Amino acid sequence: MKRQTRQRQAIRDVIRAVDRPLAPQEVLAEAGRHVRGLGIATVYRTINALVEEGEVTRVEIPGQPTRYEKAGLDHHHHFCCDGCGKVYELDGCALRSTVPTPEGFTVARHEITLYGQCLQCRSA
Amino acid sequence: MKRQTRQRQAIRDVIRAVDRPLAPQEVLAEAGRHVRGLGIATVYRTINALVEEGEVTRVEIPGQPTRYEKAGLDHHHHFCCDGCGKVYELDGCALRSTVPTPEGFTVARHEITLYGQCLQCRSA
DNA sequence: ATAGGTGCAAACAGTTTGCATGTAT
DNA sequence: ATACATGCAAACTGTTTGCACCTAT
Repeated sequence: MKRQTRQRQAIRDVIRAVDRPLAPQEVLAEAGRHVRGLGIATVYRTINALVEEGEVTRVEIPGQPTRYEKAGLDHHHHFCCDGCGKVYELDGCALRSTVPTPEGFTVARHEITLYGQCLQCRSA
Repeated sequence: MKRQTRQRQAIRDVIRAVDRPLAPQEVLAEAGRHVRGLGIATVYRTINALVEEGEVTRVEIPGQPTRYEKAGLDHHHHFCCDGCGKVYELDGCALRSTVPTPEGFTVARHEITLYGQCLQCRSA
């Protein structure tokens, strides 16, 4: 990641601008509107570089393609709508302080994903 | 799932016998020792059928192939070792009763995955 | 006998990689 | 000028599917 290019600008900007985690395809669709002929490989390469640099974080939703969001947000988790598949940010962390783990296991991090119906899908 | 076959027996048995969620490849490896020439497609088809029937549940670990375990276990979650990649069962649920979700969202279920080092990997 | 299951290979989606071309520096 | 980035296509993994053959019922 030593050079500044139009494609990297665009990809960075898209992730910075949106307030929900995006899948690579979504990034391609959006950034591709600013850079003609943008390739999916470049999106992956750039996203991975941004993750390395700590500017972007990976959001893994079980059973879904990996998504990415800007780093530095407060610790939080995600809500995945069973209806439309959209992933929303949730504020805070609902994990109890006491987490029962087997003897001698070390917990480094955790993921919590809630599933259900978002407002729109619920009304529909 | 109307017929009883050797391959289905074997696949079912493997999942019933093991006390951790297995990836399809692991099921193939194990069940394949009892049924010569067992194919991965059959494993997938059978597993999916068992999930339909409610005899097996899907365990989705972010960033890992889907795993499967016997259904009917008490509500619990999983621990994924960053070292060896093994997935362990955790007893109980460390989610707080109060889970903050956006207005009007309905939560149907949740997944919690802890990551870290298991005992062996920690000592190594 | 025959509906249903199996194995194989092809097809797919998501992701990574090799390579020739293009470009920021 | 040149090292680094891009785009394309090929390769790879996990999963599904089409189809001819096989088998539990």
